[in-house]
Amino acid sequence: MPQYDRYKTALYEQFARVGKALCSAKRLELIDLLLQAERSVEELANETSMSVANTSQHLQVLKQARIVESTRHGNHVVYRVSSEQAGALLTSIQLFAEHGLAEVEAITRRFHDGCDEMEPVDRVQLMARAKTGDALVLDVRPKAEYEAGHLPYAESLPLEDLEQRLASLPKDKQIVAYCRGPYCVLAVEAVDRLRELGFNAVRLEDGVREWQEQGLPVEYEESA
Amino acid sequence: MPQYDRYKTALYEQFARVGKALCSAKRLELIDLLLQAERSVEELANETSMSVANTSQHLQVLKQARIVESTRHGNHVVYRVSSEQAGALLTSIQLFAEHGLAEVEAITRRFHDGCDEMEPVDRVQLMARAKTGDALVLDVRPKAEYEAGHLPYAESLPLEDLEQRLASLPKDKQIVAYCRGPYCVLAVEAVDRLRELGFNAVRLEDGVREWQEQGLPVEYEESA
DNA sequence: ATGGTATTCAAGTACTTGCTTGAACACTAT
DNA sequence: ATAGTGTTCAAGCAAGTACTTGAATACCAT
Repeated sequence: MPQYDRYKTALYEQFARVGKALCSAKRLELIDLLLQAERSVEELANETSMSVANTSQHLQVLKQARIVESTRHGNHVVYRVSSEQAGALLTSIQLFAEHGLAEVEAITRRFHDGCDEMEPVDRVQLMARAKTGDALVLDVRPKAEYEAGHLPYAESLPLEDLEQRLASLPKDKQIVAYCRGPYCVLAVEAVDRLRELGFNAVRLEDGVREWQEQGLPVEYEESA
Repeated sequence: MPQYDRYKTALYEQFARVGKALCSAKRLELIDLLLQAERSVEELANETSMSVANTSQHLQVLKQARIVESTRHGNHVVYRVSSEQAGALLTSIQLFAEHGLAEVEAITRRFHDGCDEMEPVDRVQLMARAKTGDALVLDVRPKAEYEAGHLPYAESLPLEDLEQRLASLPKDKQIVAYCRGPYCVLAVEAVDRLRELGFNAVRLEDGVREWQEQGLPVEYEESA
C-alpha cells in the first residue's frame, strides 16, 4: 500500500500544520489576545513583549494554518482570528492542559490565591441581576476589547482607569468583574483593589469566549 | 508587572506543552491509532513504519503531555490514550483542518473519489436497521480494535479476512462498512471490493470515536 | 545464572525553529 | 518627490527536534 501510505502521510501532515501553529507559547498568547479583539502587529508586539519582526513572523505561521487572517487598514495591518473554531481549538487545549497537567492548576492557584473569590456564579441568574441593576457587571479589559464584544449589561471600566472612577461605583450593590477568562488576571486585580476599599466585589471567571461557548448572548457596539 | 509576566509565561508554556505534543504528523498518527485500541510499542512502530526507538521517543513526548499513558504487561509496554479529552483534542484539530485547509479536502477527495458512497446515513435509523437485521454493519478494522469497542450490532470482519469470508455475506441486504473514521481507507477498500462483486455495500463515514461523540452507544467485548 | 525479546536510553547528525538585526516594501502626509 | 511610520522579508546564529545506531535495562523462560 504505497499509494495509501502517501495519502496517509499527506493527511497527517496537514493536521500537523495546525498543531505546529499551536506549539509555541507565544503563538498561543497571540491567539488568546486576538480572540478578545482584533489588533495591529504593533499592538500585539507590545502586549506580548516581543519584537515587531518576531511578532510578524509568528503571525505568518498562524496565518498559514488559517487560524488568523489579516487586512490592511491604511498603514496598519490588522489581524483577527479567522473563525470561531479557532477559539474552540484553544479552548480544547486549555481544557486538556487544565485537567491533565497538575502544573497548570498549581500555577493559577499560586497567582490567584489570597483572592478567594471563586464562589460559583449562576450565569443566567447573574444576567438577570445585571438587567435589573441588582448587580453591576464590570468589564475590566481595555476598552477596545469591550467594544468588540462584551457581556450583556456590562459596563466598560478598564483596569487602568479604575482608580479615577472609584467615586462613581456603588457601595450598596454587588460588583461583578470579569476580564479575558479564567487565566487572565485583570479581574483578579480589580476585585482585590475594590475589596480593599470596602466594595462588595466578586470575580466572574468567564470571559466573553467562555460565556459565548455556554450559548449565552453577547453584545457588540453598534457603532462598529 | 514582572510577577504577572512570569505567571503568564509559565501558563502559556504549559499550554504549549500540549501543543508541542500535537505538532508532529507521526505523533498525531500514533494518537489516532491509540484512540482505536491500546497497543504495544512494537505494534505501533509497525503500523506507522517507524523504528521502534523512534516510536518510543514519540510516545515519551505524548506521555509527558499526559496524552497517553502506559503500563507494563509482562514483556510488553502497552500504551493507551489517557482520557477521552485527548480524543476531543484530535477531533478539534481535524475539524479545524478540514474546514480551514482546502488541502485536506483535496487530499481526501483524491483518494476517496471513484467511490461515490457518501450518501448521508441517519445514524439512529442505521442502528435500528442493524438491530432488526435489516442491514449488516461490518467493522473492517483489525480484530483487536473491534474488541476494544465497536458499533452496536456490528460484526467484525477485518479487511484482510474479507476475501475468505465473502461467501458468508448476504447478497440481499445492505452492507454498511465502517472503519476508524472519515480519514481511514479500510472501509473504502472494503466497499469497493464488495461492490465489484455485486454486493449492496455502502460506507459509513463514522468511526467509533465519531459515533461516540454523537452521544450514541458503543459496545465492548465482555471478555476483556 | 543464561539467553531471548521488548523497550528505553545515550550519543551523534541533519534539519528545523525562534529570535535578532538591518534592509526592503507599502502606505500616508507634506 | 520626500520623509515618516508600520509591516514584512532575508540572512544568520543559537537552540531545539527528528531520526539513526548501538548499548543498556527490564522482564520472561529455561
